[in-house]
Amino acid sequence: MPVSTAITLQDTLSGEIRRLAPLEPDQVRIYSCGPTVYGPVHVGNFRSFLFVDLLVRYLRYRGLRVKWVMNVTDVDDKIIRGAAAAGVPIEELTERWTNRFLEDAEALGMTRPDVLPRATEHIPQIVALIETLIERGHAYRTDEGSIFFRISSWPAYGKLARLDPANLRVGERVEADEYAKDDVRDFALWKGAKPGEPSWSTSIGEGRPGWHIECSAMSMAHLGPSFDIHTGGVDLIFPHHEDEIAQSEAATGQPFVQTWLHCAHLQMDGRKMAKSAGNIARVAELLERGVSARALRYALISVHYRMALAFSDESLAAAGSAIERLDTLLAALSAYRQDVVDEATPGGAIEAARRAFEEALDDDLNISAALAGVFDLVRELNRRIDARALSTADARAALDALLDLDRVLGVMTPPAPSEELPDDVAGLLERRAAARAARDWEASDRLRDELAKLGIAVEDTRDGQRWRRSPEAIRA
RNA sequence: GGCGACGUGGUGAAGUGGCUUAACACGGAGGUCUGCAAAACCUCUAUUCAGCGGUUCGAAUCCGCUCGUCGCCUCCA
Repeated sequence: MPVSTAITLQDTLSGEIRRLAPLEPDQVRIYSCGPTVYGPVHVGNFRSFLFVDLLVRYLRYRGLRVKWVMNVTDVDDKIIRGAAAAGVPIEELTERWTNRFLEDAEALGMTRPDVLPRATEHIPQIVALIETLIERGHAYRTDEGSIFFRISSWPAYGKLARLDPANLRVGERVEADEYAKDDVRDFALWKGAKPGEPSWSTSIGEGRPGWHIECSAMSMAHLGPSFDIHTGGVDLIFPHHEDEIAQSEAATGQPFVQTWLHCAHLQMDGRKMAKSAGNIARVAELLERGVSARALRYALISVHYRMALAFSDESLAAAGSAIERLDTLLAALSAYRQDVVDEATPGGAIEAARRAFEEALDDDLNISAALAGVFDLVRELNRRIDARALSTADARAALDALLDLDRVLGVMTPPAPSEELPDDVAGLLERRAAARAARDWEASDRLRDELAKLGIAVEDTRDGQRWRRSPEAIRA
């Protein structure tokens, strides 16, 4: 029997908000539609990946085991065109952009998925799935060797997207004569080989997989015919996920996915961020401009996943300031020394924050409310630091608690131990402390400027001088 | 044309029937502390939740209509 967790999520298919009850106890299986590696992934794409990252981190924080699979689409029309245009082999193009994707993901603190399957490495599974669909009468072959899924054979088609198949506005931009189909709404499972295109010689003929089939084949290969959560951007609801459900359930006769999670679009200048619209921002370019990766991450995760999120220079700057507030507190807690008896009260504040944080995230990943809980604690701790109403041990416990919550958020910077400082910085800090002891303000200020140039911000407090790495510039 | 989501302060945004004359963050104004600076803290910054009607003892929260914005129906995270 599935064991129900405290975590609730809204399923796109049913529209219901339900408790997560993993099919296998203590093992949540998640599949996410990942990038098509024909070019750089933009930050809108990353929003949909980071919302899953947040989910995965939270499930693990809650003690659940998670298997997270994210596909990499490495064969499709755009890749073929892109490679041809660049005059390079397809593998070279996809390798380059897969690596770039992984670098960007790492910079953003995205948890590495447990499996990153590639379509080209799953041709046998794709072929087997298509064979089953043909056997069961859900797919048919055309004269030029392509194979299509017959939508009329699947009555539930359209349920996820809440679309009536009869009302689909088909054919507007479909190259109707590219592949002959019985019904224009039928979608390709397998595309017959064409000159100049990559193809595989298989039992179902010479050709390459269609787009939707790879996700069915790879999710089932790595997670089984039924699994817990499938994610993507709202733009994938139709046709991609609709088609996945049809072909998967038609082939296995089993329910494909327990819970569908879809992330709303990132908006820039009031419209969906999309390459075709030309309003995109890329991770590497933002970082080159001096945007902090953590600020970018914060900006992308700090709004509920089902709400459209406005992305702008202002949102990045606000995110940067919020993160600086967190880092400043961590540094202050780390430097804090006060010889008083441990108080029970900070423990209460910490526990209250943790409760608020968990209750919020349990509620369909209400990240805004969870962050409010964190910042309530931040204010309380700052108050106590000002009032010297913490013991050294209390400060240590508060620091640990914040870093523990950050296992989910991934936006804080743990204060670096002094021994990790380069010698020149450590020397400057020592000289400045000495100058201050001697009340030599001129030397003290000069040393502060020098440290600033090395990226170290120094502040003077009752605990002596306190340093932290300078906040990365939000804009160059 | 069909389907859906959303509309809360200067900005982002939580709250979906009474605890809220509305959390939290960013920004702004004033103050405290400080050699200076920075940080932090304190006070202020929406009698109001797109508009209009209705239901209710009571609504930002439920219902209806209107207006507006965005998305999907086509490659797309």
